[in-house]
Amino acid sequence: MLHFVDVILPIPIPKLYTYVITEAEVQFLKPGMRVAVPFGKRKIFTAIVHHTHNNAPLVYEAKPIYQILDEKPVLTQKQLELFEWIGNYYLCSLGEVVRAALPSGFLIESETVIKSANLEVKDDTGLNDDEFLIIEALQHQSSLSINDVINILEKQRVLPVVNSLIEKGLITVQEELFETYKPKLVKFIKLNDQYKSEKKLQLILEQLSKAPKQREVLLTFFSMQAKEKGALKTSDLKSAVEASDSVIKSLIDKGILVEFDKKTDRVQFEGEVNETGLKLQDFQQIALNEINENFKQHDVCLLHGVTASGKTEIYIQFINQILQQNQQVLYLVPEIALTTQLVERLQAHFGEQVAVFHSKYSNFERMEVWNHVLEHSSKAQVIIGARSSVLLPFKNLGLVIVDEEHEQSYKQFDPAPRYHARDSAIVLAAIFKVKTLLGSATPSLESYFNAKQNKYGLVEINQRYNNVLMPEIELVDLKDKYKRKRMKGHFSDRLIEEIQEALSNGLQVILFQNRRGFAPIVECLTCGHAPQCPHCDVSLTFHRYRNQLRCHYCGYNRAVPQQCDACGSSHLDTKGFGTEQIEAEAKELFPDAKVTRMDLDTTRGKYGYQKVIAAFEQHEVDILVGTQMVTKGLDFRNVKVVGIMNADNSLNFPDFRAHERSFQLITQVAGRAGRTDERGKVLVQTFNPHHNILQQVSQHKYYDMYAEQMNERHNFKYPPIYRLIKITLKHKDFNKVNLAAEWYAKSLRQFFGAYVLGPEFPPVSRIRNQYHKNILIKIAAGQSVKKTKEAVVKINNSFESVKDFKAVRVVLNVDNY
DNA sequence: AGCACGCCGACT
DNA sequence: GTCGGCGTGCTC
Repeated sequence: MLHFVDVILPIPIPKLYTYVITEAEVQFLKPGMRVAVPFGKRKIFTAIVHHTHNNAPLVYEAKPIYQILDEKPVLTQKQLELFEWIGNYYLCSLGEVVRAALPSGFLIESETVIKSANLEVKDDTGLNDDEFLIIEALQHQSSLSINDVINILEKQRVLPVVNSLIEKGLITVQEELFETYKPKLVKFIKLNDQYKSEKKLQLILEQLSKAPKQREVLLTFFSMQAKEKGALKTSDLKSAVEASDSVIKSLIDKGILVEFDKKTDRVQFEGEVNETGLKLQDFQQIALNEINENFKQHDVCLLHGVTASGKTEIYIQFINQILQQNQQVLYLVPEIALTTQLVERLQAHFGEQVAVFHSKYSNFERMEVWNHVLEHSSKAQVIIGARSSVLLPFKNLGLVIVDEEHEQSYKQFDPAPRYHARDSAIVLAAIFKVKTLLGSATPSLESYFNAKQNKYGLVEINQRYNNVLMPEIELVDLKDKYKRKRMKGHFSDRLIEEIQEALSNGLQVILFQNRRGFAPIVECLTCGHAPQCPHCDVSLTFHRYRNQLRCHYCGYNRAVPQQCDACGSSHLDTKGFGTEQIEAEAKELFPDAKVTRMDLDTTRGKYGYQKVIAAFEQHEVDILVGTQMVTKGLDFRNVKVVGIMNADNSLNFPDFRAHERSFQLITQVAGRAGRTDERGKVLVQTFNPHHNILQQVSQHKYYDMYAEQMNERHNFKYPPIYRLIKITLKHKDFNKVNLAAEWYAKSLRQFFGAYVLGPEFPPVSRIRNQYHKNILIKIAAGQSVKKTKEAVVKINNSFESVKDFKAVRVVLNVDNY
């Protein structure tokens, strides 16, 4: 009987591919193992085994697999189940989910290697320049990669040259697979086995009497080895002795000490476990009991606790319970909150059982965490991670915690899979038949709605840790302040007073401005022209620090013009303001204070955030100016004043969630103030102090906001009452997008009628030279989501088979909020 | 997603 | 006349 294997290729193709396998291979292969398979003319890809079977494909002849890459599956059955759910729910291929989940080191691809066909010196006639260069290079090097050839010929398109050389019989090509993962090796040192006995040791020490340094090193070695249970690192010995490396070297040369390599983890915990017993305050204990009570009836429980109510401690209690049952815990946080602050706090309790998974980790580091999770190793009992950590190979999951549940960064927008980590986590927990705990000070409307509908349990905490008062929120009317000339730059007199007082008491200040750069627009005072991005439909943002105009969509930048591009006038002015300008003004207003800025521009790099946050924590900085970043669950002890420079731009954002988001944003920023005994003060500068949302924020009335917003969602048919699918069409030709979008919308309307909105241009209608157009499908409460999606997929397929629209890219985004 | 094949404009 | 641009189609 013939055997076949269906595999998932990590590419956006919606189906599985079938390969022939042998009897032995069918015995060996298990779902979740990786195999290398030939795909296309010559490439070899890594694919994941989906299942094996005996149904020969009818319309093509299956190729054999190239090789098996694993002894044991690297993906679990339950994980594949989750991936399948994600693919179905978010309308993307399994391959796309696999690609997002697996650290790229697992997905090795073949590389084409070029070798000389035989060693005879060739007659150069009949070779063009490029061909000659390659042949010449092969006389010095035994093989070349395609990349080498690109470098030698100094051009991108090299395959025609290579092919012509193959035809002439001068070279051969083959595909080679390279395992990219290299374990990190650390040098360890030990005593040579032959000197293990007391007597021999005595002998060596006598011998070394003429080499006092070596003797000293050896004695240090013994005392260190006695303390360390395991092997001793060479580097540790080196730093312990005050001798040069050569002393250790000569001991090794004499054969007394032996050096050897050992695999180690790239990420290691080196701190101490120091907070074993944790005592919850009464109100926290009550909340914990309530959550446990809720879990008896519900699989998901929403913990709505005001800022600084000590939610983390409650989580820690739950983690403790689960660890005692020898199960894993997944602790999801928004990317941005993954700072040392939180990690250190968890490590203080759980030591090296805590593993962190993070997009800023290197590929190797992520592979190590992956393997630890898969092996249920003691180093991965508590996995704290951002969005993509829901895709890890959990073996024995006991609980999922989603902190800052409302955070929009849980939803992936750009490359598929466009999944929501919170919702996927709930499905993951269901697959393991365990509970999910959602936490937030400002729950998303959909989660709160689910709780109110009794779909989730709900536990609320209205009290802060140590009974600290909620910060006092004052609305400052900018219109009035401008009229009465009480403004200095973008600072009102009230804000200046409060900052001054805080600074003179040695307390810190956070200023929030949801826009980076210096000013969003440079405008000509004569003709009103503002420089635009040549690739996108937006004005360029002025960054004073580099004296540049930058596009925040595509990264395009140019020098600031001296004259207006349109009329040549040199009267240019800036309009609006960003973090950079606030930073500059703050420095001028408070010359004695140390001011620092925290935004995308200042936190590049792996430890970008960490540095800024550590400096602020250590009070090396008095005033921190920042964007969204400053809102994310950071716990600063010394902040007295929080200033929100302009609350209006988030309120007026053209999105149905703008009001909900503004409430969350302001509440979260405000929550950074006064987390210890001193009551915090928050100043919200706005042109609309009577706006309902601002009133609700200032009085800490979450429920009022919820009720009012839900009313609007009802009236305007938005989530969580209705569900949404957004379809975006992209093409570089404006007319083509229009035509395609009309076609698409028309087809959809035949199915869904008035539930189809658009097509409409988004606020920024051109990005990187691609015109965008959106169509929105609303799904009513009673309507089958599954059937709706099936219909969408069907229409999408027929759209893609229209020849004229082949080049139009379609993005399907389910729950695009 | 890659990568080959095939059809049109700007250059040796 | 070719080189190289990109649009189109296929990969078990």
